[in-house]
Formats: sequence, structure tokens, C-alpha cells
Amino acid sequence: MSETERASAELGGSSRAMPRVSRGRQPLDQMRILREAIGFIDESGLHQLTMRRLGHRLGVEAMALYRYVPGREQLLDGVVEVLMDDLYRDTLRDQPPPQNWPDFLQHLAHGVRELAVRHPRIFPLVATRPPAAPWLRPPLRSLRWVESFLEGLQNYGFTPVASVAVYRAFATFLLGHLLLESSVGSDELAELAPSDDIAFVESNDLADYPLVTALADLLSEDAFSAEFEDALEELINRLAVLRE
Amino acid sequence: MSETERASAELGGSSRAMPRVSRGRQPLDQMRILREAIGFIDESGLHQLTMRRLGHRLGVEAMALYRYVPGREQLLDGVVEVLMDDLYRDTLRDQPPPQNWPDFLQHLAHGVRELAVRHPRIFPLVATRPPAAPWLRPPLRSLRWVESFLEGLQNYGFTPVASVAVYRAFATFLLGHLLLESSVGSDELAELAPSDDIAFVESNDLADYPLVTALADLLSEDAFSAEFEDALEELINRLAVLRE
DNA sequence: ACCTGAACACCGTTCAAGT
DNA sequence: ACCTGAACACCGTTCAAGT
Repeated sequence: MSETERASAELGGSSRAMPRVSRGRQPLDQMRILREAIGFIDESGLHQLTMRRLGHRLGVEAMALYRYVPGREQLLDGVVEVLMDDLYRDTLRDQPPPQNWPDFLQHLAHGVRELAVRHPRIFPLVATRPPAAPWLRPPLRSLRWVESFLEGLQNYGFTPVASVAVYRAFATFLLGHLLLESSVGSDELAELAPSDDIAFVESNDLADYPLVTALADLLSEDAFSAEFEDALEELINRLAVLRE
Repeated sequence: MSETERASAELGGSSRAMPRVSRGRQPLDQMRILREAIGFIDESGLHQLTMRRLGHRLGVEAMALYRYVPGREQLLDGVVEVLMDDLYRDTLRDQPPPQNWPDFLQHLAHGVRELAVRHPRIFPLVATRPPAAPWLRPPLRSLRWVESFLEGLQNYGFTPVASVAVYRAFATFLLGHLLLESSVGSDELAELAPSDDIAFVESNDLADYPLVTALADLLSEDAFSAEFEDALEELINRLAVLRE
């Protein structure tokens, strides 16, 4: 409801007045700023995002952003909130509830994974920003999402105690599996100059690590997808004992 | 070996010359800078660490640091490297190998957890900085550590394929369980001004979330330790099938 | 050999002023 | 009502200069 208000405010208000600014610019808007920030980070990485550059991208000086956003930190919180709200819509609000609880968890897990894969440079924010409440567990950090998640579990017959345990185990699982996958997918490695790094305490000479060298091919195999599916099934099996 | 060289260089060199600088300052040193940076982050948080302030803490202008460290990013990499090397010493190099592989994994898991608990503000760096090789899996991101880990597993009878699978599952487990625990312990929430945050798309009114409200006590219970131990045992059980 | 001063190109943020 | 210019207090980093 409150997001609908805000979204409509974007088009409402001075419905007829054309902007006096040079190009056909609608006035600034909180949601437009957040969406633009998401696009910016997706394209250029978090490190490149500055208030000044984001303003430029919106055709405005940086100072104008402060009318709509309290500061850079809160802007990043807002970016995370928007993506979590999209996730809520896509996986919970607008979906018919699955037939059974394993399908429910499967569906949600794949939804979160898709978020991580679609926004690999933002997912680390979702995973590591301090959440609004201390008992929220990233990446499942939206109050609305958690409310809906717990409600779903109880409908499938989980007790309150069990559903909280499921929430924790599920969030921990997703964090472990997806944070790594997303940071590999984000070329965050390439964001630093390549051979700029220096060995401080540890040799970087592979000859010093014979086993690692011998297993290089095995270690380099991309196994994220299979690991995720296997571990998800194991998790679900394990959680079954919590259900009455 | 190479770290011993560096460590001795700190005391060696001009063994008699007293510094001409005002206070009794030994000349700067890469390891001293890194250790001081670790202390700084532990006390004040990553956000407070600037080259200028770190220099000040070392009794020196910021520019002097660049003789020993290529830049701020590499300084942070160095911080992570030093802690991982301490971990390697404490958990692998100077330890008699445990009797069996479950004890081996238990011992290592608790070592990594202790690192996370002792340096809650640095562990997120260990968990999220781009590793030196793309197949390294934070938080188990030291080449030396991984070499030793794989060697250990093979001595307990794991095949190469199985030991790589164990490495991956183990790292994923630790990342999921410890990143969250450390960020709760780090008061990172308090690093931001308290009521400064603003709701963008989502209501922050708890009345909108009846289930969450009803389960507030359950959700707030600190269960990290028990969860970690339980999940670790389950992981070990699950990994047993990989062994010949 | 080791450190500093001055400078450069940036930041985030505030606030009076413009339209 | 909405945006900008100018300013403030910072950054990381380079490099010639000091001792």
C-alpha cells in the first residue's frame, strides 16, 4: 500500500505542468533514484556509485538527491529494500501457494538465487548490510517477506518454534551458497587492477602448493548449480524432522 | 619461511642505530602497519580506517605508508592475509593431526569460528574480498591453508574428488554460519546513526506484521552456538558418504 | 633511506540563493 | 517547490623536496 502511494506520486501531483528544465525531465522521485542506483551498480559496480555520478546520470546535480534520500548509506539501504520488495512480489505475494512445504522452499530458494544471479554486484549488499531488526537474517531480511514466509510454514503444519528454526536454517543456507556464487559472477576480481596485488605473508607461487596444483582442474570446475540443488534437497530432508 | 624473514626484518637491519625521529619510533614496517590496521578495525570499524588516521596512529603522515603498502585496497587484502596466516599456524601447522577426519573438521571449524568471533569487524572482509584465485572459497581463502586442508583429507582416506567436494561444502557452511554471527557481534548496526534510517518501500510498523510480532521472543533468541554445532554435525554426517 | 609538504582530483554533505 | 553554486571538511594518492 505505501509503495503504491509513492509509485503513484511519481506520476501524480502537478499532472499538467511541463518541466521548466531544459530536457523533458520529470521531477526527481525517490523510486526513480533507487531504480537508477540499481542500474548503476549493476553496470558499474558499487565502488563507482557516488552521489555526484548518480546525480549526473539523472540529469541533476548531486545536491538535488538529498531532497529525496537522507544520504548515501540510506540510499544503499533503499536499493536493498527495493530488490527485496520485488522478490516478495515475485515469490510470495503474486504466487499461488505451492502444494506442499518442500515445493514452497524450493520455489523460494530459486527465487532468491535468481535475485543473486541477476544482481551479482548488489547481492553482497543484501547479504551484509545491517538489517532493520537484529533477528533478521540476511539475505531474508525484509519484514514483509519474513511475515509471509512464517505464515506459509505454519499453513503447512509447522509449529511456531519449528518455523523459526526453518527460517534460520534456510537463511543460513542461502547466504552461504549465494554470496559466493554472486561474487564470482560479478567480476569483482576485475574491478581491481589485475597484477596490482602483492603477497604479504603468503607465497603466491603455485609451486609451493603441490596438491592445489595437482587438483587445479577439479577446483576450477564450476559446480555452483549442482551444489545448490543437492544441498537444498539435503536441507529440506533435514528440516522434515522439525515438522509435526 | 617468507613470513619469518619479514618478521625478523622488523628487528634486524640497523640493529644499533636509534631513530632520529622525536619519539622512540622504530622505522615503519609492512607487518607493523598490517597489525596496527587490524587493531584499528577491531576497535573502530572498517569505515573509520583511513590512510591518514592509520598513519597518525603509527606516528607518521599518511604518505609514509605508501613506501610499504601499494594502496588502501591492498592494505585490506594484507589484513585478511595476516589473519588467515595466523589461523593457518594455530589450526594446521602447529597442531598434531587429529585422530580421525570428523575431529579434524571439528577442530578447523572451531578455529575459523574463533577468528570470526575475535575479529567480528574484519570477518566480513575475509568473507567477501575477492580471493587470490577464483576457485578459492571464502572464508577458506588462503592457498597455504587449502593445501594443508586437502592434504589432511587425503591422509584420512578421501579421494581427490571427495576432498575437493568437502572443501567446498565446508567453506559454504562456514560462510553461511559465521558471516551472520560476526556481523551481529560487531555492532555494525550501531555504526550507523540509530533512527536515521527511513522506510522506502516497506512499512516499519510492527503492527503490520502480526506473526513476526507474535514470534518476536523466539526470533530474538540467540541460537548461533547451538545452530553451529548442530549443523556442523549434520554436515559431517553428510560428508561421510563421500569417503571411501 | 625514510619521511614530509604541498598539491591534485576527487568525495559526502550543508545551506543560502536562485527560478 | 525544486534545483544549483559555493563552500566545508574530508578522502586516496603522487611527487618533489627535505633530513
